[in-house]
Amino acid sequence: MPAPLTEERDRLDRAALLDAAERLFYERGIQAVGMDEVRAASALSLKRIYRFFPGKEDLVVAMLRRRDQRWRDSLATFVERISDPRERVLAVFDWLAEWFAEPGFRGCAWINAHGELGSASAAVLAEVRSHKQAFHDQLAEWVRATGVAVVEPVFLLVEGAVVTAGISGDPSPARHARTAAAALLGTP
Amino acid sequence: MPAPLTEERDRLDRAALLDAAERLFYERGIQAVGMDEVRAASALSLKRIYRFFPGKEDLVVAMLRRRDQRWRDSLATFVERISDPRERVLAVFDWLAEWFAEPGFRGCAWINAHGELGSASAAVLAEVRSHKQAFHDQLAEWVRATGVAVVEPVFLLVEGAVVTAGISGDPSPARHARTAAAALLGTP
DNA sequence: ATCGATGGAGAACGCACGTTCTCAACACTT
DNA sequence: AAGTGTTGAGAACGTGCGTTCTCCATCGAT
Repeated sequence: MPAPLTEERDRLDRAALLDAAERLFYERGIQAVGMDEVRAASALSLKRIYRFFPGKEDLVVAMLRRRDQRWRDSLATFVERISDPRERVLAVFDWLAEWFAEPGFRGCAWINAHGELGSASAAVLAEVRSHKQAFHDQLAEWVRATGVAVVEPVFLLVEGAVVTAGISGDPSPARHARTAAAALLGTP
Repeated sequence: MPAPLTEERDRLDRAALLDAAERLFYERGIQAVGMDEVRAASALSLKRIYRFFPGKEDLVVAMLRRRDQRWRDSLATFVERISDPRERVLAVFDWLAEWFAEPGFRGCAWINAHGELGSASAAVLAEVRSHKQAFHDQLAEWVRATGVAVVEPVFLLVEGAVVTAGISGDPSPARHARTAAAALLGTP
């Protein structure tokens, strides 16, 4: 019964493939990275890659979906250690500050994918919208718990900070957005 | 002395070329549009196009630069009709609301270009940063005139609104950002 | 009217991409 | 141990890109 062995290998290869794709696509853009480069970075054969995903678009969507899980889990884990609702919302911006300062930070993978493929690939567009909606809803819960009706402004501050830090390469938008969010939430 | 005639024709052709490039690149993305399509839309010969710009990258940069002029002029003309400093800043968001509602609105051309070419083309990256800096400085003047130190938050609200409206296709971020900006500026 | 240069149209080129195919090596069955 | 199906590695294929080249029409000068 060797089936479990190949299943385990599939799992690992699939993860290696998505790791390689995510890193390359985020670093250099999706269209700028060829499937052959993904093959080299993942140490898989092209045939095996196309067995996992029938086309590049499917790989991109799967990569975005898995990144969405990781990204939102990481954020939630970080902010939900803080129990005070107001401080919890402000912690979102602390998490952003850490993210912006990471080497290789290049802005939001979904916004970048949207700029690149939003008009060419309906599947990618749907994935981008799905991520933004999911993040919005997650954030909305945290903001609503403060009792102050500022969900939309706080969301827009986050998006503005991510975009601005991504383009300028400067992490200070996280600080500015945090200060503004604190003002909108009012003095405690 | 026929020189003025060819100079005038150059001016017109160059404008037609940049018009066509701007429309196509904004609608469908830069990498998704080939030079042959730009040729067809501009009704120029490929040879003539390459006489104006030695490569596609130069055309993209020139297109972004001209769009920057038009975009910021349009915004400035709109908001500078309003003399009250506070209302002038809020008018920025009214201008955004009109822009977002335009048919074919697809977010910020510079953010999209950054997502597509920011890591591949230093010239495009520089042009994107230059535009964002220029807009930031323009906005900073208007905000400073209110006497309230909220330049950065207002800037981030604008960026967040543009990105969110571009992805979702919904113009309401302009309203939400306006409300938040009014709150940050304080009650008059 | 003829010559020569200029410029237009688009065919042609080289390259790189996404995808598919070939074929040899291997593992598992009888 | 021989056969058979499956897999891996990468060559091959078709397409479409950015760019250059070829040819021919046009037009001003002599």
